[in-house]
Amino acid sequence: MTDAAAPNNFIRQIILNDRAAGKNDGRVATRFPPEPNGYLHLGHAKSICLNFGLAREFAGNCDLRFDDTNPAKEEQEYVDAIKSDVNWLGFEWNNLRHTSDYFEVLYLCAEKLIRDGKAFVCDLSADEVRATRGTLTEPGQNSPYRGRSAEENLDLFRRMRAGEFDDGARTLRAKIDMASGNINMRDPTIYRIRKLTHQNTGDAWKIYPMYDYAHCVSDAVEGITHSLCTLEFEDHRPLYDWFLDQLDVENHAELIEPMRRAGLAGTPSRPQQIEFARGNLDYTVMSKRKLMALVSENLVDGWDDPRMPTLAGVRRRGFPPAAVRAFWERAGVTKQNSVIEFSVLEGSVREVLDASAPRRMAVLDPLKLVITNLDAAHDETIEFANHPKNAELGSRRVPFSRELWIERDDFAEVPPKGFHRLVPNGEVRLRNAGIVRCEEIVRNDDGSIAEVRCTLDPTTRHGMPGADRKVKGTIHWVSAGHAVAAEVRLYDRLFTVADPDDTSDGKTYAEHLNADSKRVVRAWLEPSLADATPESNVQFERLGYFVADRYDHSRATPVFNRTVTLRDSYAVR
RNA sequence: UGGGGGAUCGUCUAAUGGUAGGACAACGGACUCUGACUCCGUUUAUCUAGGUUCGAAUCCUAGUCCCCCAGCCA
Repeated sequence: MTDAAAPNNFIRQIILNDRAAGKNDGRVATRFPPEPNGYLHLGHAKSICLNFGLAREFAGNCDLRFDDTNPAKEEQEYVDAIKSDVNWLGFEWNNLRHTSDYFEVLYLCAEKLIRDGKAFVCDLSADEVRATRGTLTEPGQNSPYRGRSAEENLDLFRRMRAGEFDDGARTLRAKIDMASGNINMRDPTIYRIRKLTHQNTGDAWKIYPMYDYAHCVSDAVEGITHSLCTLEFEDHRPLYDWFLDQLDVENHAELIEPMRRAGLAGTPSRPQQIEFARGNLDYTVMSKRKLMALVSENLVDGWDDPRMPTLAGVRRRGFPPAAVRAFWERAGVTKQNSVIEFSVLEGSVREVLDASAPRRMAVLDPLKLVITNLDAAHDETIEFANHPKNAELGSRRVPFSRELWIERDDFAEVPPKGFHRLVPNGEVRLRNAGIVRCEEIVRNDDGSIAEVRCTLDPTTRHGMPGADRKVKGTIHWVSAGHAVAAEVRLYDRLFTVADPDDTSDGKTYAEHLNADSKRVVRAWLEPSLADATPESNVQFERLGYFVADRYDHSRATPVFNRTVTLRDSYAVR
């Protein structure tokens, strides 16, 4: 990867300080820990870039770990999609792990907590636990089961594991402080009974650990040094540290014995949790629930709809992975809640594509232009550079003939002020082909324009001395007789308002959907475009960046998606 | 009226007691066989009020506003 040097941020600074202090012997180990319960989106990409980027900068390792402690929500489909998306973004994990790989270790740790009098089996129902938890301003009450002996707790917990009790009948809880101002410390649940088939462990387990318990232990046994997560976990940090303090896995090799047997053992660490702000974008939604709803209610064409902020979506839209990485680098990493303008992302996309995308010509809204002083049989090819600045991208030949397609809005019978294109009796340059003058307008019966008839100034042909003559505008074209028909999908923002989550106007996010976010047109392409490989990016000159659709494009049925328009300083359009 | 965080151009971010800088956006202009790219220029910010200091975005005091937390979700 050729991304610029990593910019500074407070997490990087913490790592720099840790290394200077000799913490973890200077080692840096991070992890990206998604729950496989949905598709990855641009928000996840921030975390991916951060975790993998930091590991790379400090010659450390970054693992991909599926945080799969809740079999009710997790599926193999998501596991596969996540792996594919991380790779697409340009990163390779050190170890691929699942929290469920550590279930035996987690169980051993729980027995240790019980023996140490730090955890107890509670028979309260979920409702009763809620009722005794207290409120934000009032302390909770101790569970009546809090005083059970270690022996009784151990017996009950083993029977929980054995499947003797029904879902919800009992839980294992940490014994901390029901009066804590931090609600996470009020005897939180560590294990619950869930008799479900798990995507990775099948039916081996009847009990499953909770996030707060599993995550810190997983980090520690995996040897993670810096555990990065988002802001809402800030007040979980005391609990994260509490579990690690009680367990001290670094000095209790017996706890990770199951990993050794499974060939997964490394050197445990004492990880540090650091929280950063999520990255939000305007004109979109990023919550898993809402993305799920867009898909299930058929408001979009699936998880990989090019309008979706999912990585599968932006990939299909044609956003290069390097642009996504550059975007998050521009956005920075802080603890401030923020909403980044979509234009910043588009800026990154244009920057990458301007440098790399070959140029082509395509007409999306065709108007026939006939060159009357060219023979009907005229048939030649003109050489075009594929890129205005990068000769390494080579050139191609484009057929040119008497009848062309031009863009309907490149001709105006009554031109608005500042119009630089073709007008009656006016001149315009056909890209690389010479200057034409409009002599005549041919109309349909209803008065609409059927075609414009022009003469080509032969002294201005490409390669001729007169080719340097100045005219106000240059327009693109394709030869009507050679053009390839294509389906072109024009995408725009999915929502009409910057903050679709804002319901203060009484409308839900679904009511802010942009009805015009997808337009499909039949376009004419220069012939070389039929040979584009799926997912290749091109610039349709003067129109924007487009990508050959990952799934639907073929030589026989070309399909292109508009990734982003070109910047356009001609306001009157 | 509990606990935990955060406030810098329109947006995102930098400045670690010493010139408030950058990116995106916007607006001018130059260039141009893409109204693109590139280049030049312009506009716009330290939440408020006090205090410490030669000097404060940064330190202190008091406020204000915003976000998160009461799952057997993560």
